[in-house]
Amino acid sequence: MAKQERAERTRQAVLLAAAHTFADAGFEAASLVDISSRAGVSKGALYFHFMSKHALADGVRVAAWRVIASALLRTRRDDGSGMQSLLNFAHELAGLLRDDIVVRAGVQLGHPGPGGLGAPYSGGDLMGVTWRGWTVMMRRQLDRASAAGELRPGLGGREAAELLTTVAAGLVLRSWVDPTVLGREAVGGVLTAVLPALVPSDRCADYRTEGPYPVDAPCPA
Amino acid sequence: MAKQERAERTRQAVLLAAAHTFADAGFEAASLVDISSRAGVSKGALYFHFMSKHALADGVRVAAWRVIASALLRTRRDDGSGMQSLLNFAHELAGLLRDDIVVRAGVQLGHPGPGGLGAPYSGGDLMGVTWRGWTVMMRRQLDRASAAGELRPGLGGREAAELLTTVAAGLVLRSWVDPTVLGREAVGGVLTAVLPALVPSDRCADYRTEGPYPVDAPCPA
Amino acid sequence: MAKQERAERTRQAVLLAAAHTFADAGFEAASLVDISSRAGVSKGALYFHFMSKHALADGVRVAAWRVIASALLRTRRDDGSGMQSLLNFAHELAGLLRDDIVVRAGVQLGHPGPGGLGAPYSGGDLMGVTWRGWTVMMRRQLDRASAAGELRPGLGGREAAELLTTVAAGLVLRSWVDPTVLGREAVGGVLTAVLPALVPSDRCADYRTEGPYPVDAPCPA
Amino acid sequence: MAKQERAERTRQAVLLAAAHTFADAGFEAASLVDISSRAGVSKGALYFHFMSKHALADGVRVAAWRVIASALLRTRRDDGSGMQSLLNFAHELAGLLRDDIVVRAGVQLGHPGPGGLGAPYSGGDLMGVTWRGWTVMMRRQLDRASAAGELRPGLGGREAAELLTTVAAGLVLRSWVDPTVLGREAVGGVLTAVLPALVPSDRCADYRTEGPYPVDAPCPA
DNA sequence: ACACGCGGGACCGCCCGTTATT
DNA sequence: AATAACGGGCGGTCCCGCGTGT
Repeated sequence: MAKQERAERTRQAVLLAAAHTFADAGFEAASLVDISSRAGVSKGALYFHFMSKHALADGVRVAAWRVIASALLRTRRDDGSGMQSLLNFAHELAGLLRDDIVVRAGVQLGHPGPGGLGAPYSGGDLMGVTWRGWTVMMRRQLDRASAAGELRPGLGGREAAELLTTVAAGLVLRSWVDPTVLGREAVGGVLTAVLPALVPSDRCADYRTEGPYPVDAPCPA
Repeated sequence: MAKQERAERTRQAVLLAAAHTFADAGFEAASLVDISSRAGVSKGALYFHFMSKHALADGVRVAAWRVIASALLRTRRDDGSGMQSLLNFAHELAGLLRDDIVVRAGVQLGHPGPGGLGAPYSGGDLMGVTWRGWTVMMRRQLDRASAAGELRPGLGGREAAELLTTVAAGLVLRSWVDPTVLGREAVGGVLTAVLPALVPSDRCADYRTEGPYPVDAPCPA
Repeated sequence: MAKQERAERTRQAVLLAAAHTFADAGFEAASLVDISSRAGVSKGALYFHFMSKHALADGVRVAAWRVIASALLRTRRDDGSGMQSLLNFAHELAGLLRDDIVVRAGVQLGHPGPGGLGAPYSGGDLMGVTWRGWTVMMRRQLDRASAAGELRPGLGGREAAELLTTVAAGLVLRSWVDPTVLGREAVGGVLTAVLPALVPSDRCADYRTEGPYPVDAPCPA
Repeated sequence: MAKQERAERTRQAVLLAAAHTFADAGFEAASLVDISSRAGVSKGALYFHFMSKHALADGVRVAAWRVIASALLRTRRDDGSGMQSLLNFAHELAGLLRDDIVVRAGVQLGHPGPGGLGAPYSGGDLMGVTWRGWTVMMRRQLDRASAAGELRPGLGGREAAELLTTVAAGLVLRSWVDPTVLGREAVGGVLTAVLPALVPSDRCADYRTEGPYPVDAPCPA
């Protein structure tokens, strides 16, 4: 039992170190010796927990999705305005992407081409780290807002979800160059700017876009 | 002279092959033997034209920037509405990103972390392939629109430029997973959706967001 | 007691799995995880029974030798013609090499260079799995035949033993490429061909070279 | 040109070092750094000439076959007795296997299972380093001897070829443990012992089995 | 000037044989 | 006897540049 505790601790350390390295250097450029040395374990330990580099990246993605999903569940339990919940969720996501290295790395690994891997290595629900998954998540909230008549006339739930996903993806991509774009004020600014595209222009003042958190959430890792 | 012509042809072939490989595999995963064999030249020839892999990537970025800059100049010569010019330019950029492999690779290489390199290798004006550069480009047009009173009240040129840059970046990032988001209709849809955030709600109908081109520009490569 | 029974069963399973893997892949290429997984035990269990990979190979060799020795004893109890007993023993050995994976692996491991280890790991009587040992075994029978005047004039026991050992080794080596050379008919053919070199040419008909067994012995593994 | 000379020299050095290492340790246990360091070149040079360890082994096999084939051609030009040519060829082969490390390694690599690879990596005529190939080679000479009525009555060319191949294989396998069995006297002894199985017993004295070479051929490598 | 053959090192990911701890 | 962790070293191959033609 005590052994299994240690094993779990080692696994988490490896996952965290991998997230750091992947986020810094991308999947290809990251080396396993960097990860293992940063985690303070041997390469053999790494191989014990993750049989390959791809499996390790997948582990990071799964961990990221777990964090995102819990935030999503919290938002879903919110019984207020659908649109306001969405704005709050956006801030929460931004905070996660800013402060939680696992989430940042997981999202970065979630797409192919530049530094990511694309398909998950082992079958797992990784919806939360793909843009398609983000669209679905957004859509669910937007449909609630649409049913409540919150959406701007002429804007469907689908179009709104696409727009918000695009904005979110844009912030993520820009954050790789300039991390400040995920700051609370910057995110609030973008939300404020895009809000008139989502709700009727005379209702903009009803929503708070500057984020619900008086202070930034500390990094859990 | 004849020699120099051949050299230039070789250089272009290398550049094109490099763009293909970088776009497909990312900077790190791309190998010089892939590039040189795809270009039909030896590795020695490659090294003659570009002193290192980084210099080669930089060459791709410079070439991409040249293409983007020429499109930008064309837009600037447009003497109509600033906002409409911007919408047209957005479509033109999307077409380039969709069809011109050099532009696609250049943009992909333009940011660090996932598949890119970040800083340019040789000091060169690569503004066009950084998000900061995109913001500046957008800003210039938006200031003209703002002076003409086209912008939605309460929206400054800076905020609008940030929003549009974010949307553009979002489309780029999403296109790495799903290239169709850069299609003319998809881009038009996003522009239509975001337009009410940029101009007064009663003026939306004055602008054409579906793109000015009846046919897509052919890929020059 | 029950524990020791289980331990012995595990040991045998490991030995059998090791023989399979060594015979398939050779000593170097065989991996302990293959062996342990094929035996259905953990790597730790493997190290409980055998201190190292070499010790495991040695265990296979000892087991092989035990099987060969029992066949040899059976032959020695034979009170008929020494030469005929030798021919019968040859067939018995061929059957073992063909059907008993432990014997096959043990012989394969018994020489250095290609896939074997050479010297035994722990000092043990492994005579039966070295060619020198085979020569001694053959010699013992041949001396009996020589004393009975069975041998061809001009052929000493030593030369005959060398020749038979060489033929046996040749069959073993060829069997690694083509297992059919150890079939009963093939072995019989070789024995028939070589017999005139061993006994006077007018006595060849007195011996049976096609093997005494109407049916092949089943593989114990 | 000068460069290509150097390249060929490097290639030969690599091949020779590979033969040494493969012969000493077997294919699996041999490491590329051993080979490259023994050849006095870098791993990069090794990779330039042979793209993989298998290709390197194949190179050794091809080189070995070239040496064997030239010896075979020399034998074939011999217009004397077919059986005597065969005996001479046997001695020549033994000398090659004893003194030419490339031949020794090539034969060792020529069969699967213990230390070899089995199938050739690149398509090439490697007949000479497989037992099947040896049988064919023997057969050709034996048919000539058979046509001349040299063979013992009741012995077909096929059976004789099988027997000789088996004896040859046996000497090879035994030589991995005890190299002296390929010495001229030892080979002569075995040939003397097996000769009555090949030719009529009253003709044995017509053949010379002790080998045609007064002195051993020096190692060409 | 332009191009290439050839060779040099330096990793990397994988995985292996082995050992503590329980 | 099983889990967990350790280093080491494997084969692969990559990026780079010297020397040599053309």
